[in-house]
Amino acid sequence: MTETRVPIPTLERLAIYLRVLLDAHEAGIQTLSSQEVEQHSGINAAQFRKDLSYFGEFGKPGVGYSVAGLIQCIERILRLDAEQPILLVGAGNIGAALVGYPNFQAHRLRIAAVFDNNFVKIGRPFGDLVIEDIARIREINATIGARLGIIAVPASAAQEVADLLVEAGVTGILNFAPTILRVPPYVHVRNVSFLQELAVLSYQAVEESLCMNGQASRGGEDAV
Amino acid sequence: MTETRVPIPTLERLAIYLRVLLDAHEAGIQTLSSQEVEQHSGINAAQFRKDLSYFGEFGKPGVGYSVAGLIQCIERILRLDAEQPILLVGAGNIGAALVGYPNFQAHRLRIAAVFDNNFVKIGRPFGDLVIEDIARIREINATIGARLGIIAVPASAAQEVADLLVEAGVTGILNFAPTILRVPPYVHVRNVSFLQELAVLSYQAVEESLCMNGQASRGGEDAV
DNA sequence: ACGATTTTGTGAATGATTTCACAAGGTTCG
DNA sequence: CGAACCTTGTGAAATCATTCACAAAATCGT
Ligand SMILES: NC(=O)c1ccc[n+]([C@@H]2O[C@H](COP(=O)([O-])OP(=O)(O)OC[C@H]3O[C@@H](n4cnc5c(N)ncnc54)[C@H](O)[C@@H]3O)[C@@H](O)[C@H]2O)c1
Ligand SMILES: NC(=O)c1ccc[n+]([C@@H]2O[C@H](COP(=O)([O-])OP(=O)(O)OC[C@H]3O[C@@H](n4cnc5c(N)ncnc54)[C@H](O)[C@@H]3O)[C@@H](O)[C@H]2O)c1
Repeated sequence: MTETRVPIPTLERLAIYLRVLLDAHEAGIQTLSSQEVEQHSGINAAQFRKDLSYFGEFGKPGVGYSVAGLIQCIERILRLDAEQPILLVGAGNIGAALVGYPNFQAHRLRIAAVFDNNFVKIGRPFGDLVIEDIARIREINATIGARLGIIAVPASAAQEVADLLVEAGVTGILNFAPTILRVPPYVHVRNVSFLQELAVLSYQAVEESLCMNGQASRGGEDAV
Repeated sequence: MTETRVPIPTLERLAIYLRVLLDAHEAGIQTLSSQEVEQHSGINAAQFRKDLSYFGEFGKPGVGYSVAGLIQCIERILRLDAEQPILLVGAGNIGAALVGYPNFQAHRLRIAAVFDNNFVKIGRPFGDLVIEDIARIREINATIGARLGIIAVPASAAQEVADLLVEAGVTGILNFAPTILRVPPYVHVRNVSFLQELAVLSYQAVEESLCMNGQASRGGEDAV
């Protein structure tokens, strides 16, 4: 295991392995080989081994991986070994689904506070929490110390909220709004876009070419 | 433009370009260069041009791309030029957020029916729709003819629902449940996993190595 | 009409990720 | 103990994706 930067696809798969391992643990399985992980995850066994090799050596030749041991190691890698508080901004539809989602807990992710700017909503209960005024986000996170934030506000407010999150000390943002956020280089953003996913599926589900070749730039209006 | 299979990253970016173009159209802009698209999307101008080159030639040298024209072309490519009906299974939290989401319409994606297996929910209104019995999905889709489906049920029911969707004629599935679905090779699946996204951010937001090297497979239990 | 300027479309070069393939380590059992 | 058998960890090869760089096409000003 040499000193390289970890590829993002590797990080994404780590979370998948963790789920497979937790399922196996639940089922009382104590050991898994990379081959068996492939069966359950659909991810190539060599890929699994190489992914882990970025972080160390976790298996025993001839045996495989200790399920409990590897769970702990991946949790440590992903910083899910201690509770990870999260700031949620936007107490709307998406926000409601998130605060009520029990699986976060299993990964030690906890929505620690919810913010909105709608005076009708501020102060109301929301899941186990009470909706806070977005204006107090910095002050409140001084206590919580969250490094992760979720943006679940309309696109028009997303950049403004991102700025506030960064100011409050957040360095990782999960963004549900359909916008490109501008953030300092040390802040990481991941976008969730159902529309994008559906658009890709829409193409794949038909898989046939129509808009091929030809006339270009004609389409109701003209360039120039 | 030679006859190659289109890379999935290209399809994903197509949806991003479409959003940028729709915003520009809204703002009354008639023409955009690849350079300007880069500004608005964060995606390299050459990448944009190459992505389009998989489907044909859409720009004019020295000018750029007709916003309206390119919108139409990308919509055709993604099969968003005619209304695309979608079957939603699971009238829970996620389902509720989805049926109430107005942006689908702008992309001609329409949730055409909602299904659940909970007798208390079946028959109730849900957004503009009425919740249908999952048992009737095949029958109902014989009328609708949807090729896209969304799975928003608990993980334990996801595979069963996927089988029903495929049987009903769906060939593209957006899966919110944290499970690997087994489907026939002609069916495409895209998984949405907030937990996975947050896990990646959790790592990136700290970016420091702890679980390095060493002892492997020790962790509360032993392999073997 | 034409040279200066802009911008496309695309091979070729670079870079990143995945897969292969195998030596080395560990286990099982006669 | 040792031979047969697994399974890991990892360089090297193959595949896939991005970026460069430039000829060709379109426009504009004079
Ligand atoms: N609902 C969906 O299915 C869905 C799907 C894809 C993407 N999205 C995106 O997710 C985001 C949230 O969607 P939603 O359906 O939950 O929206 P919503 O309208 O239900 O909720 C948005 C919330 O954000 C709050 N808000 C607005 N401006 C704010 C600000 N400056 N500071 C703090 N709070 C503010 C509003 O008061 C509201 O409570 C949107 O950007 C939407 O485009 C939603
Ligand atoms: N809520 C979140 O924030 C969130 C986040 C990430 C992932 N998810 C995943 O999305 C999925 C849905 O989450 P949710 O919060 O909406 O759950 P939910 O419990 O609110 O809703 C699930 C719905 O599915 C229905 N259902 C169960 N079995 C069914 C079957 N066999 N056929 C048809 N309907 C059936 C239930 O009656 C219920 O109405 C789950 O797999 C969950 O793990 C949710």
